[in-house]
Amino acid sequence: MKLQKEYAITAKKGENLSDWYSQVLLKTDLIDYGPSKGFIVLKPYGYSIWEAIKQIIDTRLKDSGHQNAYLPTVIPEALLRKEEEHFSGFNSEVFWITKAGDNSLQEKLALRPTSEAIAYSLFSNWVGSYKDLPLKLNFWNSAMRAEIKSTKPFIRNSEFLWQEGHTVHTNNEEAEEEVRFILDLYEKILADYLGIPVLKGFKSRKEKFVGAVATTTLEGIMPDGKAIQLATSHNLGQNFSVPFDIKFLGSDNLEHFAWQTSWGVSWRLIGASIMIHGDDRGLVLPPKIAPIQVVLVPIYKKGETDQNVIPWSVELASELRREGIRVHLDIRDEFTAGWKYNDWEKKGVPLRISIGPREILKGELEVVRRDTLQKETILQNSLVGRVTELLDLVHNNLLNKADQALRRRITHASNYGQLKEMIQDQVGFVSAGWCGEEDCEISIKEETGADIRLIPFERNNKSDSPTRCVYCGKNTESIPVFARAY
RNA sequence: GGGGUCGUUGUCUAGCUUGGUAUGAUGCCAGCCUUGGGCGCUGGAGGCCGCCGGUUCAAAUCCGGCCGAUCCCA
Repeated sequence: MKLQKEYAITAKKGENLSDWYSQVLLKTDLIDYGPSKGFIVLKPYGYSIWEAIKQIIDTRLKDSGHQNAYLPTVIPEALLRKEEEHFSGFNSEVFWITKAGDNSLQEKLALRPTSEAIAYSLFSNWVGSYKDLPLKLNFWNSAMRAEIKSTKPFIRNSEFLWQEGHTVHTNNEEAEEEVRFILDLYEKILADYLGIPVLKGFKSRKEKFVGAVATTTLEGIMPDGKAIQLATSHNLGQNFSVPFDIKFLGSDNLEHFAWQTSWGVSWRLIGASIMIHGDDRGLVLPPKIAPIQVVLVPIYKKGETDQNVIPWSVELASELRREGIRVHLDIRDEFTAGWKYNDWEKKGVPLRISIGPREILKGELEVVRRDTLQKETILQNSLVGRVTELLDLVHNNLLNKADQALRRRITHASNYGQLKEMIQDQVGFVSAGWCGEEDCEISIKEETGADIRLIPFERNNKSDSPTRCVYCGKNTESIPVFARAY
C-alpha cells in the first residue's frame, strides 16, 4: 500500500498517543481548530457523533421524567457570586464580558461556566409548593471555562458542549436517589452505546464539585494509563437552596429549603471513545454512535456488463435503511475502490460492503469489520440479518476489549513506595489506603502526580480491612483509587 | 506555575545554519483513462512564508514582541 502522508495517520497509537490523537481528529474530518486558543470547531462528521450521543441521552432523560429547557449564556456577576464557595471554585476560568460596543457595562457578565447560579435564581420563583416538586430539568448547551495553559480537543477546551441536569426535591432521600439514578444511567449508556467501561464512586472532599455536599463520578482509563472523569452527579443538599432562597411550602404547611442535585456529561465522551477504541489506521467507532454504520463501496468499470452495479447498490442501501441502519453509498467517481477502503477505515465506519460484478454474479456480498478487519462473504438474502448481528458483535468486541484493558489497569499498593512506583510506571488505577486527611492527599498529589480519582461506594472485600494510610500510616477504613488524570 | 518545539498554497512539506526570483508531492480546475487495497497521462490555476515591529541596499531566513498549535516537568 502506498501511504500518502497527507491523508494517512502516520503516528502509532502505542508509541505517541498525543500525536496519534490529534492526527486522527484532523485527518478524519471530525474537527478543526478555532481561531482563538482552546476553541475547536466541530465539522459535520464530528457533530454527527455528538448528535448521536445527544439523542441517546436525551431519550433516556425524557423517559425518566426530565424535561429540556434553555438558559441564557451570560450570568450577571452578582448572581454568580451568590454562592461564594461555588464561585471561588472556578473564578480563574471565567470569561467576562465588560463592554457592549465601546461602552462599559454597569455589571460584568460571565459567560456561563455552569448554570447553577442562573438556574437556581430562577428556581426560587418557580418553586412555591411541594406540589411543584420534584422539578427535573435538563439543559443542552455549551459551557466556557478558560484553558490558558494546555488544551486537548474534546478533553480540555475553553468551550465544551454538554448537558447539565438540575433537579429540586422535597427531601434529601429523593435527591440522593436521583444522584444515584443518573450515575447508573450514565454508566449504562457509556457501556451499552459507547463501549466504555468505568469505575464508579465518590469524589474526595478536595476533588468534589465546589458547592456540592457530595460528588459521584464515573472514571475511565486511557491507553496511556491516565484516568479521565467522564460523568459526574452531585448531591447539592441545601447548599444552594439557602443562598438562592429556593423554598417550598410543605404538606405540613411550613416552609422548607429544597434539596437539589446537578449532573452532566460532555463531549469528552467523544474524546475518550476515540482514544479507547481507535487503532493505527484511525478511528474505530462504536456502531451505536457511528454517523455511518455501514458503507457500501460499488466497484465497476464504465459501460458494458457492469451497468447494474449502481442500481443494485442503491437497492441494497435502501433495504438496510428500512431497518434503521445508517448507510452510506460511496459513489464518488474520482476515487478508486482501494482509496475508499482506506478512507472509510480511517473514519472508523464499523462495516464495509463491497459490491461489484463478482457479487452480482454469485448473489453474494463481501463484508469487512472495522474492529477486526475480518472479511466474510454473505448471501444477499441474509444481508439485513447478518449486518444487524455484525453491528452487535462489533460493539460487544469493543466493550470487551476496553473492559479487559480497564481490568488490567487496576492494581493495589500496600505502601507508599509501591504507589509511587506504579504511578511512575503508568499502570493506571492504583488503590491504596488513605486516612481521609486532605494534607496526605495533597502531598501524594505533589509527590507522585496522582490524585484520588474516586472512593468506591463499597469496600472491596478482597482487601483486608482495616488498613493503613499509605502516606501517614494511620489506621483507616478508606481505600480510594489513585491515578494521574487528564 | 516552569521549560522546550513548531507555524511556508486546501493539505503534507523543502528552503532557514551561511539573507538575494518560493521546492516537491498531493488536492483543485480542464481533457483523456477507469475503479477488487491510497490507478495512470497531459496541461493549468493556486502564496502578505501566522501577525506586528526591528536590523539590512535586500528578510521565509537574523533579532524582539504577540497570536496560535504542541510536548515535557510540577
